[in-house]
Amino acid sequence: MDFSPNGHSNPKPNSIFFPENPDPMADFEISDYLILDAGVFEDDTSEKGMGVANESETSGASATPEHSNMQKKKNKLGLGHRIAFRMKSEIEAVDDEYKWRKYGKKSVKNSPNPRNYYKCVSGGCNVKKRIERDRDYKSYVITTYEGVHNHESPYTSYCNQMPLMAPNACISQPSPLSSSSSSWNQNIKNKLLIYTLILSH
DNA sequence: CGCGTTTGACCGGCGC
DNA sequence: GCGCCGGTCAAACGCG
Repeated sequence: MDFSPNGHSNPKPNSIFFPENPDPMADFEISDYLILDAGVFEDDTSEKGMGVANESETSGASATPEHSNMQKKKNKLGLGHRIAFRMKSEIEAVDDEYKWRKYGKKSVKNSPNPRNYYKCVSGGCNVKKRIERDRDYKSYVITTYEGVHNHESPYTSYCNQMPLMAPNACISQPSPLSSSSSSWNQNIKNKLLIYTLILSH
């Protein structure tokens, strides 16, 4: 990972690159998000429409040959979508209403912080997420989702049951399904759900 | 006892 | 071909 202020060259081609510094004064923020790979499910011959939308894009985050190879692999595995974002958080396992099972933990090179691997436990859903603490900004947590859920989260299905309320509007309401109800946690959860919706549409 | 986590082993890809 | 590295597996472990 290179989040350095002048890190316009991305030395680790397969790493995630967030173009801006986080604001150290913010209580929390999901400062950047990147859709690293999205929706490329064609066969291996199409390689152009690769490096996809990045809302906060100013530089970097380009598709590299490594990304292409990775994408091929992911396509074979049915994992076409990858989204990463960084948020300021004391805890690493932020509740996003999905149920995850931890299946691995690895220390990664050039980072003092371990990386945690999670799988969605819902049957047939092979979405994965990686969580690691930012090497340079230790109060920030980097979450990478890979794949698209083949089911709704308990929260969004709850929202969809409300006839007069659009899901996005529902998300701004406190979740009735979660016992942890601090506004801080709720705020993060809302952002995660919004990004999950962006990803799945 | 069941379920989720931990952790070392293992595997495949990639660069040299 | 070899070693490094990231990702995954699975047995052991711990907790409710």
